[in-house]
Amino acid sequence: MSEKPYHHGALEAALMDAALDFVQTSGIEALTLRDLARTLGVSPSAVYRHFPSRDHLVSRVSQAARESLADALLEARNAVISNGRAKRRSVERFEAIGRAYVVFATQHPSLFAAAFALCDVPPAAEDNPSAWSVLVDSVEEMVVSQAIPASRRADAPIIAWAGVHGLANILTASIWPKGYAFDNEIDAVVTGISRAIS
Amino acid sequence: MSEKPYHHGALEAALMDAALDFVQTSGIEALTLRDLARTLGVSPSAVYRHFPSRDHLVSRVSQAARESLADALLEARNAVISNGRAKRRSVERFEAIGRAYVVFATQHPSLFAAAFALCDVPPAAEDNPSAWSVLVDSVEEMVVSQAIPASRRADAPIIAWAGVHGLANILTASIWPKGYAFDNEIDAVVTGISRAIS
DNA sequence: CCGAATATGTGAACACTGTCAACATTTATG
DNA sequence: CATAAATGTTGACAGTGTTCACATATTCGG
Repeated sequence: MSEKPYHHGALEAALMDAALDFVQTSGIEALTLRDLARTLGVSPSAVYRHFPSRDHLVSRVSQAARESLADALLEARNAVISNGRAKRRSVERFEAIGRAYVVFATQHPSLFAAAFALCDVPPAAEDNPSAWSVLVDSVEEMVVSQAIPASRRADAPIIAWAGVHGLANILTASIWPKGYAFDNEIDAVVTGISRAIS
Repeated sequence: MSEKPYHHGALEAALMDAALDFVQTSGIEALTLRDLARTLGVSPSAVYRHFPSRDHLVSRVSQAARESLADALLEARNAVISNGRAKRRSVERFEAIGRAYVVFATQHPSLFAAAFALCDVPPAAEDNPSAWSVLVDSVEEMVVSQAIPASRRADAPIIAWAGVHGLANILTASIWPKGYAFDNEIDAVVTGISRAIS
């Protein structure tokens, strides 16, 4: 019943939650330690009991964003219901992952930007499950189902990642060229990738 | 012979030059008005006689970076010497542009990041010649030379841009997945794009 | 169960930043 | 030439990350 306990109890988790909330609405570069502390009713220096610096906090947020992205990809992959053969299903899963990548970026632009914001502090060692591994696994599934030739096993992941990552950046960074309206860039790029790796 | 003339004379140009220099070595987010003024031997508020705010300065730097990129693309395009027919030459030019995009990013990572750093201040209206128009023109050249079907006229530019832009970001943002060494990602992606739009 | 070690939070400071208002000086203009 | 405009300076303000000394709560060995 005490109004203000001296100790918060779970400041670290609360900081991460609040930081993620803030980033989603205002972007990661607008994230401020003092703002964070203010919204949690805590003094600014309290943050330093849980994070050595703002950059470390940002790095953790970035890592959480990458995990959200990877989760979204896995979810999209598993949502594919295909009655066809393994060959067809592997392609449908692959394209679902690609679409989900871009959709995640457009639906959570600030989070996506935060996920790949370069930070001086290196991310934690164990950064799985990563979006990259989801992609690589999907490519491998296509290879074994003979949807794509085995000779593309090495190239396909980077080709696919470059395509969806580039489109995601273009769509979210507000650098779309003037005068070029486009109906469904996502379809164009995803099917383009499929052709590129076939 | 006076040591310190009260008026600098060409502060705006000097500011742009110094800012571009600084960005190339330290990145655009480390750019500081006070640092800039210090290196030019000028008071911080002098900057405000030429730029309404730091964001406007950053926006101008970003624009200059985009122009540098576009110049590099045009140069690479024009450096292609092809004795073959127009068809073959158009493809070679297109791939040269794609390679130059990624090479520019890897050789000037900070400049590339600055070029597409999102800024609140919208860029100036006349933003030509842009990398995008170079790409679109190249695609059109391939269409008229019948190197690619006309039906791909609409899709090809965004497919190509997404591919090279994505690879450029991946290579420069230090987000390359651990354990995946790769010989020539650029070749893989550029030739992949060519297949995708054929 | 108690006292000490440890974990966690506070308050006041420091250097730094972008920005602005008032003032100074140089240049341009009628 | 006088006056207006352009350009630079000084000093301030609020806000930031960070640190240090201190306060309080929790945990743990005896």
